[in-house]
Amino acid sequence: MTRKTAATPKPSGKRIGDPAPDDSASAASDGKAPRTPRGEKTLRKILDAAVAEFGTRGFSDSSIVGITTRAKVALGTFYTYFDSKDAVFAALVRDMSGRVRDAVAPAIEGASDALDIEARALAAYLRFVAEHNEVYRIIDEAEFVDPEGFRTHYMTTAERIAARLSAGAGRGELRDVDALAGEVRAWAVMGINVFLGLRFGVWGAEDPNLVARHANDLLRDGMKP
Amino acid sequence: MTRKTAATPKPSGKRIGDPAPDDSASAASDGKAPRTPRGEKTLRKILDAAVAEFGTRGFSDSSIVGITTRAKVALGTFYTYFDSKDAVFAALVRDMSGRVRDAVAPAIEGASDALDIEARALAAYLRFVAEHNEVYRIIDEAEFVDPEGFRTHYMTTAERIAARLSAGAGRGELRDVDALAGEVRAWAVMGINVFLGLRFGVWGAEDPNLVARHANDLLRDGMKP
DNA sequence: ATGAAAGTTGAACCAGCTTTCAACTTGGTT
DNA sequence: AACCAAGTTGAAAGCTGGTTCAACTTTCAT
Repeated sequence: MTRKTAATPKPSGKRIGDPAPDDSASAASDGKAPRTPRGEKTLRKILDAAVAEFGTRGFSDSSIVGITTRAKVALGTFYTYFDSKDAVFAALVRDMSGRVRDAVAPAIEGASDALDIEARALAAYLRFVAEHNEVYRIIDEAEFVDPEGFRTHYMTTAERIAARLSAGAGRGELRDVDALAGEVRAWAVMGINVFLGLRFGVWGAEDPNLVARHANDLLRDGMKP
Repeated sequence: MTRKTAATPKPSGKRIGDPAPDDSASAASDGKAPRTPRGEKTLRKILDAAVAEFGTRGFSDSSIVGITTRAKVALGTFYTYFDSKDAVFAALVRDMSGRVRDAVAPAIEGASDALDIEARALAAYLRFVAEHNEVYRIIDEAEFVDPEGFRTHYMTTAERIAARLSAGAGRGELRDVDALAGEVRAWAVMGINVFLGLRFGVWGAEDPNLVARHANDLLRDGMKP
């Protein structure tokens, strides 16, 4: 949280090649984006090491030394790219959130209808969390370490689901409902996915397609006889 | 995790009134249960303070000093009843898990059928989390601080839901399904409840009964047109 | 070739924390 | 009124681990 004066962005004329290359793209803290290929490579090493460290040890048992040791760089190098332990974690949360999205997106292509989309999305999500345990833990722990990022992740995910469902309703494939019910639906679907991911992806392994089919039956017809 | 030798239970003859009154009932660590009304009162003060501390600051930002200050007892008193910071937290998780169960149980009495039971359970849960924000955070954070307790909480909760659903199926009020589908259903219902609790209980306030009704529509009829 | 910017290094500092402990107080029993 | 187990106290030990910094190395544009 302490920002030293030396880190001032230097608002004078542009220096290297590009006028404003880094900013939004880089995962580093403000004003700490790498400016050379070497720096970029180091940043990536630190990021990967951080995923491993936080993913296996959890936030509070993780240490900067642990991260830099894994990354095979010196302790101080960490602070070339990040302001604090919290800052890497926040960067990771943003990154992981994107990875989940990118893992699910391609899976829903070629689906026949709205319910098929949800079935494929869930199956893809289950496969993803089974493979990437760490991602799951990092996003979960964000609730306490980076509440902002946590909230953003679930809010945007819910909006994405809501958009899918309402598009399906527009095509007449789902019952149409009002705004609140739409949001309830989206959060319900998300809750189902996350908890089935915990139970059948992280804690135990069950055929993702089978689990997804059962969940989809519920989504399609409910539980009435 | 470090257990000092001085903490030996003193296996000599019983002292006060009862032969074995405490053990399972008390939230204190092994061999540290209070033996007098005075001690019981102090333990309760510490427990309440711990809920407040962990609930507002999260586990790692919480401190024993913070707890004992809130409880208005000296620092050392904490260790009269608990072995460590982790130990209080674990005790709290067990306690909270029970409180959630006890808040929901009475609400489902007098329900007309299986789906009505789920609607009432969800509404009660939403009211409870809206009221007891801290409880929610403590159980969630247990995933990292007390994985054992976390797992137990969700496993037993899922079993309780599964039992309700399968009883409903036995009465012919719900479609009957095989074991895996039954577990999927239970975890799906639990996921819905938890996420709607997060969205509409903790993050924003919406009429619990209305939210529960929308969720129940989904559970009853699915999303098909 | 050279100079300056970018990146790297790790010892040392230090704040904040948990946990211990020996002296002290309380209150019920005899 | 004296005893003693139970409970309370808070100073201080001891650690862990985040953060700083000044010296050093690498890179690269000119």
